[in-house]
This record gives sequence, structure tokens and C-alpha cells, in this order.
Amino acid sequence: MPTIDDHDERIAAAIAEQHALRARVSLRDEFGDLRLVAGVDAGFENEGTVIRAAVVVLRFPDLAPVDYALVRQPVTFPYVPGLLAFREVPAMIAAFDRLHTEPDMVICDGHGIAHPRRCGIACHLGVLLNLPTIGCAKQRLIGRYVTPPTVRGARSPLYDGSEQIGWVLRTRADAQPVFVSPGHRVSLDRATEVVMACTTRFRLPETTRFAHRLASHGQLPLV
DNA sequence: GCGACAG
DNA sequence: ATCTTGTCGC
Repeated sequence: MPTIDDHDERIAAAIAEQHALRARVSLRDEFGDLRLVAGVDAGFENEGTVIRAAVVVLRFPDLAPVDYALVRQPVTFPYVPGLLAFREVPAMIAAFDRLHTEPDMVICDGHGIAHPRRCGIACHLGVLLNLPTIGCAKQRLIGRYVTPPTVRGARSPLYDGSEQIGWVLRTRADAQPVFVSPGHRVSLDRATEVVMACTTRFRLPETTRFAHRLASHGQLPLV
């Protein structure tokens, strides 16, 4: 049976893997015309013992859903702040394998480089899939910032010391801002532009909203 | 030693 | 993340 020591060793191995993955992350804009943009998210069932990973592909820029995939797997890793990817990415990759299309950009529910080791879930997924990815999180993990003005589109830099690791973006006037950071193959500024382009009347981008509904309901709501 | 801590 | 009643605002 698993012991405390085994747990500690898995944590240590995960952190070591993040250092390796981090070296493979590109913060340059390595993608062409955006025709398909995907959202990915995870949900849980059976008292948290099963993870549901959902990917929904939307046509860009009209954001109409054109493809999706849903995968269920046993949970194999606990939630540890900073190690979220080890809990959710395996199921997400299985879901991407089931798509009938290949998205030009992927927006993840969580951070990209705005992470203690610059290797948030968006970086992790992007490197393993070799796809451009963006981290769009609802909550801060690390970094300091001043609250951006209350108008849609307003943004203020997220800093770790003197290094900018993301943008705190107001996607909707009267709502809490989101935290945008590059995952892989995209720059800070382009990542923020894409998130804005995928956000219409709600706080979160449509990509994330579609994926979230699929992941939490276990099927695409007919409404 | 004391907080902070994506989903 | 998930659970879950009530409440506010358009």
C-alpha cells in the first residue's frame, strides 16, 4: 500500500519533471491563422475518484462548436497547488487523442508560466501535445499585481519580482478579472488578445465555458 | 515559524 | 474540484 514516503517521492519526481518540461516551453508566437480554438477542462465524479476531461473545439472567430471529446479515467494524483497538471493532464491528452480535428490554439483552465517553476498546466499540456496553449485562470497562484480598472479590456501586469509572468485581464466590466499567461508557443500579448477574442458576454472565454459544461455535466447540455 | 496555495 | 440554500440584479 502507498506510504507517506511514496507520496513524497511522487511529489519530488513531479517537481523534477516540471523543471525538464519548462526547458521545452516556447514563448514565441508559433502558430498560423486561427481557425479552430479549443477549450479544455476537468470535472470529477464518483466522490472524486474519477476524473472527466473535456475538450471542445470552436470555430474562430465566430466561436461555434464543431468538435468535442470526453474521457473518464481513475484519479491517480492528489490535488497539490503547483502540481495540478499531474492530476488532470493524462486524461486531457486522452481526450485530445479522440478529437476529429486539430485545434490551432488551446485555452486551459489554469495557469501557464504564471507558476512557481514557470510550468503550469497550460505549459505542461502544450509541450506534451506540441500545441499552442494559453493559461486562463480564475484565481492567482503566484505573482503581484494592481487591480485593473473596471472596464472590459483593462489589464495590469502580473509580476514575480521584476519578471512579468502574465496579465490580469478584465474580460467583463463588473466581474473579477482573469489571469492570462502563455502556456506554449504563444507570447504574453498574443495570449491576452486571443482570450479577449474568445470572450463575449461572460467573464470566462467561450472555450472554457463549453469545456466546463461538458466536463461537469458529463455531456453537452442541449441548451 | 507564519502565511499562501490554479483546480 | 465538489456540495448546496439563499440572494441580488437584469
